[in-house]
Order: sequence, then structure tokens, then C-alpha cells
Amino acid sequence: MSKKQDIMAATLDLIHEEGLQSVTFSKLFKRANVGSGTIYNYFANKEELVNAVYKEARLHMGEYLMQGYDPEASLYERFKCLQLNRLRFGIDFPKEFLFIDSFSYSPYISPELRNMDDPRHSVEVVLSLIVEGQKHGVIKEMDSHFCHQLIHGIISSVLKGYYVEKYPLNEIQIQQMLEASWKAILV
Amino acid sequence: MSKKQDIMAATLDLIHEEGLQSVTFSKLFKRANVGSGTIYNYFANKEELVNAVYKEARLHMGEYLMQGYDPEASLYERFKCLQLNRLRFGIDFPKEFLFIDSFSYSPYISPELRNMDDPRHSVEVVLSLIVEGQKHGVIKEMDSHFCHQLIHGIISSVLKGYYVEKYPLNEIQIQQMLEASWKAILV
Amino acid sequence: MSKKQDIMAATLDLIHEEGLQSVTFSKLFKRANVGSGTIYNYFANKEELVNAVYKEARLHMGEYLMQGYDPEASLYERFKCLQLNRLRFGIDFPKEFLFIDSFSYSPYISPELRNMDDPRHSVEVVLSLIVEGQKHGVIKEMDSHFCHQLIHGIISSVLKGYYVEKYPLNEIQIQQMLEASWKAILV
Amino acid sequence: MSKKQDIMAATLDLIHEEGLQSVTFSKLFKRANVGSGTIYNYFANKEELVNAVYKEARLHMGEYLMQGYDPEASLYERFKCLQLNRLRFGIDFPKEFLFIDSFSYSPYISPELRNMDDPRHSVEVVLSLIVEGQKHGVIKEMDSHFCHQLIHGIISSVLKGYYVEKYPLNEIQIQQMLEASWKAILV
DNA sequence: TATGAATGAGATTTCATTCAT
DNA sequence: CATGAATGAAATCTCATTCAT
Repeated sequence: MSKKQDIMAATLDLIHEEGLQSVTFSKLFKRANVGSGTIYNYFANKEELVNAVYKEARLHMGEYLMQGYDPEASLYERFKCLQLNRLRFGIDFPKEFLFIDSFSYSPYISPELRNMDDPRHSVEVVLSLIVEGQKHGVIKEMDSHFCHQLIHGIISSVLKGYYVEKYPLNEIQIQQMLEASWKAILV
Repeated sequence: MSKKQDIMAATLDLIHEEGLQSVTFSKLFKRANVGSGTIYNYFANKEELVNAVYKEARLHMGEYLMQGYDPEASLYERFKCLQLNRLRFGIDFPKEFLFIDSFSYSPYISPELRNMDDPRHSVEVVLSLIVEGQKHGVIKEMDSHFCHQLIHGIISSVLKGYYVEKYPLNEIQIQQMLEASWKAILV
Repeated sequence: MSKKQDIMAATLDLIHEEGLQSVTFSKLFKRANVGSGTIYNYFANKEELVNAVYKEARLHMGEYLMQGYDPEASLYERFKCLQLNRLRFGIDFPKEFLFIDSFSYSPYISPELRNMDDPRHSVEVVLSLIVEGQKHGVIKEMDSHFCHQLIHGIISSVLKGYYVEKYPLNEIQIQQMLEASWKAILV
Repeated sequence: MSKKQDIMAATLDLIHEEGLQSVTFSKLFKRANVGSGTIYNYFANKEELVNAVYKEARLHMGEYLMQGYDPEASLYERFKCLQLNRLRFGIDFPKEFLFIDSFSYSPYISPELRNMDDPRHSVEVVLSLIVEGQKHGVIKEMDSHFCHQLIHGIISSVLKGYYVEKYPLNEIQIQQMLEASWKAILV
């Protein structure tokens, strides 16, 4: 792995373990096993580093969300695919997921980055799925971004409870989550 | 307003505007219009200050959630009251709401504080409401904490989209949110 | 003496002893006997500090140049007063003099500062003295700034040779310098 | 041009533009268009590089000063030749001239280098010219080094005023400088 | 209580130098 | 010879905290 990757991975680890406000460069260098000046070959400062980590995590998640997505499948099948992919991303990559969740609404992340779409256009896909469902009279009429927030909010919240071990997250809960988020937006 | 209140208000303002990691004491003193030593008459250090602000916000929210709560009302009326109170708290006190939301899972807040209940027992009330609904066959069987996360996640998420001006949040959206969260957990 | 004065005096000392490029903050703090953060209460950074020291030295020299200056005295008496004052300033305050001499034409000093006049208007006095002498047919016609440089250049150069102990600088040499600079600009 | 020459030229340029204390190796490499390790093939460290640049500039100036010098010419002709050569060197090679002027008394330059004479013995020539003039009763009796400083000081000072565009430096001013420096040391 | 100049530990950042290619 | 990524010692700078007033 390249030094740059080492640094970004160590950054994500430390933010997850101790929170951004206690990530110092010296902890970072030790963790990433690089010299103290090395970071400046890649990032002008801490803010740029954190933004780069955020961007990479978003790209990773965007990629993951589209796994196995079949544009020809039924509306519900596609909904289910997107919701499950998101949940599984949160289960498989808790550090990335929590980091994105915490910083998406933080002043640390620039608004352009917050509103970025990814190469697989996962954001657009969700939004157009919602609009399509509304056109077919299956999903309730409402602002598509609002609807987007509804179904994602459920996943985030369920994952956070799982992360602090309020409950397990196995097939039963996964089905409950899926059902809840689908029923929430049906007409 | 007392010096102590000035300091706590300035802390919340700055956390909201720039994020905890960029709140420095010198910014705080300028904003609160107090001398740099004054804070130490009230708080032993920065962590204590932030915890005090968190505690106050939690108490404020706990109080707010129980406004107009009638234990004799119908299940749905009580559900509606709690959900609307929470949403309205987020609308009326965005700084408090976001602060609680961001730091509830942060290492900066002591675990005892994170798990605190308030004098009005708002957390317990929600959980027992869920259990009661399940006993009556109205709410779907699932872990009550899981269910709690579902309905709160919707509110948090909807509010965050509103905060970044993705959409307005007037009576129409409020009703949509209410309906969505109720349908999400019905049998 | 105030901390600010301590810092500025230590800066001048160190620049004189080791040159600007080897003045580090840690040497500065030790020499000035202040804590490492103290400087930032007074100067935003090193450049501001050096500029402040330069400005103070210029003010000091401007003050010194006008000592005993009698506007009613004869042209030569006034010339002599100004030249002697400048030379004596160089003898009495070698650190200030050399610092001004070295940095006046260095990119480190902002052009506004280089061209500053002082409250006693010593620069203007010299220039108008030259113009007056030219009007009376005593001093050769030439650009007054050019003439200014001629007579100051002699002093600077003589002082620098003295500083490295090429020769002593007692009454004999002082009279020789005075005579040379006067003859240099006569018609 | 060789890499070595590129590096030395870039060093002189940067010192002229920003001052020695802000010449960093990374600026140097970019300017000289060489890799960061290349310099160590030619110079052991920064100090050696700067000393090499100083030495080359001194040799260049020493060579230049003796241009067209005719040992058989009259005393004034020889004086004039040396003074004009020095002035013209300053006009044609401002970076070299200023660099020599600034660093001749700086601790960065080793003392042996500061006191070097050049292969054309320009320093000795000036000093013996002064002594000869005094023997013939043309130049006023004074320490020859002192006299040397007088006439060089005029040139340096006039050049520095010209560099910061206080006045032009064409034939008129050149003659005025020549006359002034000659009259300054006549009996 | 309230203040704010002073502090210094520790954070960030720079930059001359090395070394594998 | 030439390169430039990597280094880490040393520099600059920040900021929570103290303390005399």
C-alpha cells in the first residue's frame, strides 16, 4: 500500500477511535508508520487530509451501493437492493459509514463535497427511483429529497444503535428495517 | 444573563458554527465577552464545559419532549405528541438538536451523561409506549430499542436535510414525517 | 522594561550577533527571558517583529539626528550637525545602525517602511538643506536624493570599516569624514 | 549551461528577490530546474553553496574592476577607471553587487572569503593608488583603508538609491559621482 | 468574582538532507 | 550524475491554563 493510502487509513482509524478533535499529527505518523514530513507531500494540511478521506469514503460507499443493482428489476427489488447495500456497507465498513454520517453535516466538510455525487451516480439513482415510484402511484407524493432522507435516516439510526450494541443486527432485524422503510413511504 | 450562561451560550454557538474541534477558548472569550480567566470560576476545564452544555441541552430537550403529554390520551395521540415535540424541538433549537445528535456518540461526552435520562423520563416514556403498542397488537413486534431508533432516525434525518436547506419544513412535511414514522412501525 | 521591549531588544541583539537567518524563536525566548507564547501577544509573526524593530530603530535614529539642530544656524553648521549626529549615532548604537543599513534595501522590509519619515522629519530636513545650499550656489546642482545618498554613503562606509576594526574612529577621522563629505558636494 | 551553473544562478536570483533567509532548497530546485538531490553532487550543504556563489561574484567583480586598467596612465585616469568600473559593475550586475555588499559583513560568509583578494589584485591596486596619490601630494593624508571606504561608500550608496528607483543613473549622474568621490579625497 | 498578560507543553509545519532507483 | 519520495530534527505557532491584580 502506498504511503498516501497508509496515511488516509490511519486517519480514518483514529477519527473512529478518538474523534476528529483528538487526532493529532503525531498520533497519525505513529499509526501510519511514516515520517512526520511525509504527509505534506500529499496534503497541504489537516483539513485537506480529512476532506480527502471523506471523499474517498463517499466514493467507496457510492460504489458499494450500486452492487448488483439491476435497472430492469421491479421497483421494490431495486429499492430493496439499494437499502440492503447501504445497510451492509454500514455493517461491513462501520468506520467509513460513521465518518460519513458524522461529517456530512459538519462545518468541517465543504458544501460541494457534501453534495457530491459519485461516478456510479448512486444519489441520482435513488432520487429517480423515488420519482418513478410516485409516478406509478406506489410511493406517496412528497419532495424526493425529503423521501430520500426518510429512508436513509432509518438505516443510519438503526446502524448507530447496533454500533453501541443496543441490539444485534441479523436477518430478523434486517427484514424489519427493510419493511419499516418501505412501509414508511408507501401511499 | 449571568456570565456562566453567556459562556455556555457562546460555546453552543461556536460549536454550531465551526465544529467542536475549532472552538478555542480565545474565540469563546471574545464571543461571550468575558475575560479569559472567568471560565475557570465555573468550569474546571474545556471538557467539563462541553459536558455541562450537553447536559443542559439534554435537559432542555427532555423537558420539551414532554410538553402537553397526556398519559390518558390514545396511543396514537401520545405517539404523535412525542414525535411532534421532538421535531419541533429540532426546528426551534437547531443548535441544541444538532449538538446532541453529533455528540451523543462521541468520546468527548462521558458515558454516564450519554445514557442519562431526564427528570421527566422522556426516554422511558417512549420505550414503554412502544411496548404498550406491541401488547395491543398495534405496533409490530421488535426490540423496543430498535423501534425507538427507527422512529427517531426519521426525525433526525428529516431535520438534517432541512438544516442544509434541501427542502422546507412546514405543516405538509410535518404531517408526512408523522405518517411515515407511524406507518413504519405498524403491524 | 516591558516584555515587548525585552523581545525587541533581544531581536536586535541576535540579528547583530548572528544575522537574521539564524535568529530562531527559541534563541529569542531564551535571550529575552520570556515564555515562548509571549511574543504572539505582541507580534503576529517573525516578519512583523523584525519590521517593528526596524521601525523603532528608524524612529530612534531620526530623533538622534535632530539633536541640537538649530534651524537658524549657518548652512555648514547645520550640515555638520546632521552629519556628526549620524556618525555619532552609528558609533553609539552600532546594532541599530547596522540593522538599518542592512535591511533598508532588503526584501524583508516593506517599501513603505523603507521610505518612512520620522516625527522629527529628519529626512525632509536633509533634503531641504541640500536644496537651500543649491539655491545659494554653495552645493552643486544635482538631484537632492542623489546628493543625500552621496553624503550618507560616506558615513555608512566609514562606520562599517570602523566596526571591523580597519582603523580607529577618533576626532581626526571624524574631521576627515566631515571634510570629505562636504567637499564632495560643493560646487 | 551546466547543472552547477544553473544552481548557482538560481541561488543568486532568489537571494536577490527574497533575501537569503527565505531561500529554501525547494524553491531553489524549482527555479534551477534540477532534482532535489542534484545539489549534493556539487555542494556539501547550503552554506558551501552560498559561499561558492559569493566567491564567484567576487572573482567576477575583481575581473571587471581591472577592465581597461592602464598602470601607465595618470593618477586621475586610473582612479576614474577603477571608480567607473565599479559603478558599471553595479549597474550591469545588480544581483552580484548587492549580494557582495550585503554579505561581506555577514557571519554567513567565512572570514577567509571576506578578505580574499582576486587574481587581478583589485583591492591592492586601489590601496596602492591611494598611497601613491598621497605621496604626490594630490590625495589628502589619511589611513588608506579609511580613504578606500570613503570612495567605495559613495558608489555603493549611489547604486542603492538607483536600485530602488530614487533617481536615474545616466551619464550626468555618473560624472557627478565621479567628481564627488574625487573631490572628497583631494587635499 | 473578573480580568488578561504570561506561560509552556504540545501541535503543526518547514526544510535540509538522505538514499534507493 | 540525476532524481524525488521519504525523513525527522528543528522551527513556528497555538491555545488551555495560571496567577497577580
